[in-house]
Amino acid sequence: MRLVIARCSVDYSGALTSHLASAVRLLMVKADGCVAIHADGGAYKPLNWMNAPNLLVEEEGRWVVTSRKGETLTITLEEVLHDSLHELGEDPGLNKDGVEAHLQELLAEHPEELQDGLRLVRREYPTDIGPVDLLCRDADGEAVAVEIKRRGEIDGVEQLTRYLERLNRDPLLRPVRGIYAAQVIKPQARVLAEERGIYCAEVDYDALRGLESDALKLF
Amino acid sequence: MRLVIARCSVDYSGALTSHLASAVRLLMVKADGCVAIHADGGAYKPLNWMNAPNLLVEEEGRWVVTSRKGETLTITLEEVLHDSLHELGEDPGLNKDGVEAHLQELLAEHPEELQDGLRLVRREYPTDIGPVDLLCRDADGEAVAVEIKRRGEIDGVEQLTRYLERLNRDPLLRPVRGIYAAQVIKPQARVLAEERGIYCAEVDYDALRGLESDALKLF
DNA sequence: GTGTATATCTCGGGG
DNA sequence: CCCCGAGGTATACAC
Repeated sequence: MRLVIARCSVDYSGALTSHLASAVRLLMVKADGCVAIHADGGAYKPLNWMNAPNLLVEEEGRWVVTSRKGETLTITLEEVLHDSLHELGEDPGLNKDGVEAHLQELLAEHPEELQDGLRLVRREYPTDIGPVDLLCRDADGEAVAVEIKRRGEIDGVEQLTRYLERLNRDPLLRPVRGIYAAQVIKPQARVLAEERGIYCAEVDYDALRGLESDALKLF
Repeated sequence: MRLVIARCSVDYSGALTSHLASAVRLLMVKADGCVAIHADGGAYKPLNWMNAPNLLVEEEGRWVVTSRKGETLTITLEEVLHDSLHELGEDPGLNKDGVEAHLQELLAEHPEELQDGLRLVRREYPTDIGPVDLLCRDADGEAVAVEIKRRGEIDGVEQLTRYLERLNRDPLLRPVRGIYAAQVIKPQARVLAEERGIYCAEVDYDALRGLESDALKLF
């Protein structure tokens, strides 16, 4: 990884065009050839960037980075204040815990936490517009489609509505009702869901994990 | 901006928990107090980060960053290979051209490019669930709501549908029909839109810019 | 502050 | 390759 601190101006042309007026910034060139330009604020987003693979041509006072797709990043250097190269090696990568996939696993094993009598038919039940997170049957044997989100926003209601519309075309499943499950459901999403007869279930991730640990204790 | 290259392992606890095994990485501490950890690949996204504001406590061989919301990032340092501090100053910021806002400006000035006889009533027409990009009247004087996207995907159709549903409650506007405008409209979005009687218009951004330059040439 | 929409989204998975 | 969905999304803007 090469780190350069320089006074520079930058022009990007690709999906859009953009310009950065002259200022001192960090230029980061990584081992895979990608380039990022950072200001001294905002942890996440670079001001400009070019994803690998691309070609960096270093001229006198000017770097030109071009990608396969015809994007161009032009960095005009006025003053280089620091320039260092560092060997980092491969990164073992990030281990995550607590995302939607895990929530789905937990609910697949404990559908009764969503509603009494609910039992799983299958996870990732396919429809022609994508898979439904859980397909279940309720105590009366009727089909229930479950959409699971970490945060219940309006998009998830739309998604579940589209699935329900498709599933209800299937005479073997019909009638299918919906359950929207999330750790937190936003008020507007709840209103829209209930307008459409979709039941909203807020689930407690830690409590579900508790059920798992209790189950493990039995062995 | 402080740049540290170090062999380290990292633990994050907050919205989720994550762990990074020991490796050499870049630690970036910016002027606003935010922290980002980068591997030697991938221009855009840090492996871990903490947005400002937060508190960085530097102990022997360990950094602990805590945020107001109870998030914690713990960096265990095994070996520091580089440590430098740089004065960057304020950044003038990025000027963009060619995003949705600009497309909306151009279409607001040339609604007839969407459909003959269309004229603008107002941009960002407010509804109780958010603003419609353009509200127009057609050649027959009937109301038309226009949703503009750079890329026409299914979300935009849902968004326009929600607006139309609200607008059609207003006796002064009713009946209101919809136009979905984008540089490219994905097949699935087109199918859904047309199912709902929404007209799809693919617009040529460069041609619209051409109209602008032509207009300028008259002066 | 919350809520909503955008993003050069990025990133990963499946066909 | 494209399509789709998730993200500790981040970021900007309106109310």
